Amino acid sequence: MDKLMLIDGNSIIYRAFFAMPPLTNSSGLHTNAVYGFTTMLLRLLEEHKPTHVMVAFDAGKITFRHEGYQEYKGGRQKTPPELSEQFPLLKELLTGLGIAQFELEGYEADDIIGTLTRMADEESRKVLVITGDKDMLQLASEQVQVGLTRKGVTEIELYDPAHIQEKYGLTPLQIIDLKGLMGDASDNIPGIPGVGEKTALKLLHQFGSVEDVLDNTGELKGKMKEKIETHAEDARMSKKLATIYREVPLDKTWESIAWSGLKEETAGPALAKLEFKSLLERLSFSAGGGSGAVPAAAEAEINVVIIKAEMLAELEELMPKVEALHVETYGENPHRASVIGMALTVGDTQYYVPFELLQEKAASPLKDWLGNHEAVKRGYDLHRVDLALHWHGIAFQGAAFDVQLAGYLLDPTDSNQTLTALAAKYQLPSIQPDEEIFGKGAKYKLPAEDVLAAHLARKAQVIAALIPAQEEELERNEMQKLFHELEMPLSRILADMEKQGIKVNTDDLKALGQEFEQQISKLVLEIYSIAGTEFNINSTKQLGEILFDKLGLPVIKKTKTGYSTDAEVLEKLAPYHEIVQHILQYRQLAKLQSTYVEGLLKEISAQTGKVHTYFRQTIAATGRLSSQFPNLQNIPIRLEEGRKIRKVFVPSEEGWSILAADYSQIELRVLAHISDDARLKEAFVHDMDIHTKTASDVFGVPAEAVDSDMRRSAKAVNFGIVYGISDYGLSQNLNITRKEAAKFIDQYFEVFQGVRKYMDDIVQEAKRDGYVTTLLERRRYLPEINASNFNLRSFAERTAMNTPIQGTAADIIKLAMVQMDEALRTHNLRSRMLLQVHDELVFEVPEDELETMKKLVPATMEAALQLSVPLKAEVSYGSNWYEAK
DNA sequence: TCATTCACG
DNA sequence: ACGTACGTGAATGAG
Repeated sequence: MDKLMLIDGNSIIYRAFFAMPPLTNSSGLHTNAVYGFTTMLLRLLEEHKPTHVMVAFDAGKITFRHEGYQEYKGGRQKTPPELSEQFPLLKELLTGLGIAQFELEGYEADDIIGTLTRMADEESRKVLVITGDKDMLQLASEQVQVGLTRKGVTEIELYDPAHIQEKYGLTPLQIIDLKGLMGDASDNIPGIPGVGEKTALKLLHQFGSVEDVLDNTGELKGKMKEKIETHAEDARMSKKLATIYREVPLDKTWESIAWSGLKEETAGPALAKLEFKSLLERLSFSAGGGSGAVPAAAEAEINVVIIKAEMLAELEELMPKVEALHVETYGENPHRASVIGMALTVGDTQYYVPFELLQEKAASPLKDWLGNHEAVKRGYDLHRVDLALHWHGIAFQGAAFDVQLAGYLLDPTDSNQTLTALAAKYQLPSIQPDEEIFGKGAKYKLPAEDVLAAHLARKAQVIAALIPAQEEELERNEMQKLFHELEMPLSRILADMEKQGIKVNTDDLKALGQEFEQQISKLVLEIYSIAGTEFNINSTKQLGEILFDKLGLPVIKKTKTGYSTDAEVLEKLAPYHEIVQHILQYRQLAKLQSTYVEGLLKEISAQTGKVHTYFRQTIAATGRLSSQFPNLQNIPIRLEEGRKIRKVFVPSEEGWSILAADYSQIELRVLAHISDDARLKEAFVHDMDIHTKTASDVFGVPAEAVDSDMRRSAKAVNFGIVYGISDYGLSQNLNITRKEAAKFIDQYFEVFQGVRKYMDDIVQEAKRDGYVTTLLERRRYLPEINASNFNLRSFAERTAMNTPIQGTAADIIKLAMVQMDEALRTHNLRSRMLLQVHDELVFEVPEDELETMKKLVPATMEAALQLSVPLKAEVSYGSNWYEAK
């Protein structure tokens, strides 16, 4: 059956432009948007194999929509010239790819697509519409699916009427009403002021359509009613503007958009002209064009040798030639993961070794190779591989290139760093998603051995092919040092720390749990008795009913599902009713009990009596680590009750100590360095109390005159500065008005002018380049920095301010870890690095090394990277983590 | 699976 | 006019 694909050209190229890093060809022409468009297009062609394809473009500045409303699309930022110049390139390329393009003076791409989908509906043809514009959901029907881009253009979410119903509770046509009510800033469609998506949805669920809302304003009250009545005309007009016109006079036939696959002789030269080498390679086209048609996509042929016991001896000679390996594991927690098997790629041949075979004694050539740190390994998520193999008694050393880690550095916000995604990103032969091979969750099941072998072999093959492409991109981004000299070495260090683990005193932890248990049950009884009924205190829904319906306490804040009952709200309610204080206490203890007592107990290894966390190196967008199974980066410290938990973390050997060292004010020191702000630098050069100093400068009083309240405010401002300040955020934090907060910020910037300049410059830089970097060239793309949506843009701006600071601090402690690992070796020390908590390192140290370590650790941390202000690290130690304070 | 809450830096 | 402070992970309830 025919499958039609209709693409909203303007919408997609715009998205691609902002989602892709700048890219120019040798003649300086920008090509990033065309590249993004093309990769997406090729993927769609491969996935959906359409028989007809068409790309629609807007034509003419004035459309029929302007006739009734002059301001339509007014106030919109002019298309950047870097993008405008790419339209002709895209059109030429589409011609080369054999794809039809429509545009018609006075109409937008939406209208052309709307018309074609109407025709398709009438003729019962299946259509897929591709766009970045949510309004197009109004076209969805039994025949018509709408694919909306997500996260730039890398993901597409398919919508049919059922999915729209599920997500918004609306029919496709009600999408028009939605926009009529809420408007659309990017098209300058007004809607009703003060009505956003939430309110609009509520109104539509209640009434059904814009007209029904306007006819029934009597059922509304207050400000809402007033606003809707005043702006009734705006709503009617907005709805009209948002309605896609589906009667464009098109004299085209379906034949004119038929697509018969890529032809090398036209597609090759078109791609070559734009210098899209990776695409050419992936399609195995030559730049000059060649013979015959090539299918749009193909799963590569694979040549796998399944290794049997009798072949093991022959492998010894093969091992040095291995270009890439893939070890498949199963299980979220790598310390408890099983190992399925291993694939090796050597030239055009792949080898598959079932794990049972690898465990045999006869497999020692293989195991020796795996454990030999001089034999380089290139693979995917080698950190996990190392851990999984370790717990099965197999040593893994010599990781030289990890494509997952490289993928993370090249785009740390891309949460999908699977090989399937990486292969697609680099236009390599596609890898079937693991889910399709193994099934997911409880349905996980190993496929037949030949299927498994082929899947793993394909992975190994793709890893080998990814490496040169990633290496090149790393070089282009000046991230080679970051990757090879920091992140790769760190990956091994983390694995060592995790294998080592940290000892937990189980008895003490259980005893602590009993104490908590007693207090909790007492509180529960009191709460029931005050409430006059038993209910589940953990249920926010039931708690809300008790507090607000039964006891009639004032509603401070709502969530989208009901009443908010978070700590902030409860603090405000405390004066009204004695139950609230009890609930706060209950919450605190219940958290400690479930997460830290019970949660930790579950994670203690029966084998070692320790907890072995898993530090993830490819998650945080800023370059920080994260910690799982258990998370040891959020063990309580702020409140004494919780802090007691730290007493159960003890040295693993008799007579040893826990030693902890943390950076003092590392983020503000980093800010002083990168902003080059004279006053901030001065504060650190003289090692002053930074919050007091800030208060004294901002309030213009001598340091002695700074009282605790002034210092507290200054501290909040300093936090705000690091997070990318906003008056709203600061006002929330300090419980003051937005105006007062704005005044604070103003005063701060008056004094710290270098900081102000940094904040302005970094946002400009992000807008220009589409990304920000840390001191070590770690990079984070901010596709939304030029968004027309205020919230998205503001968020991106704050991120632009925060990421270089938080990210550079992460760079520094990572450097310190690599240097510390080296120092422990060169000094022949038995002390072990156990944990990293963002600005803190935790060690276990034998008695006779305490004096050495007390100096060595802070000295190494302070010397990790030379800044224009000194770094400071403070060290402490004791018989457990609590005492090391 | 999503939303809410809360622990950390 | 808009309505959030930056970055994480775990436990719980509800659908």
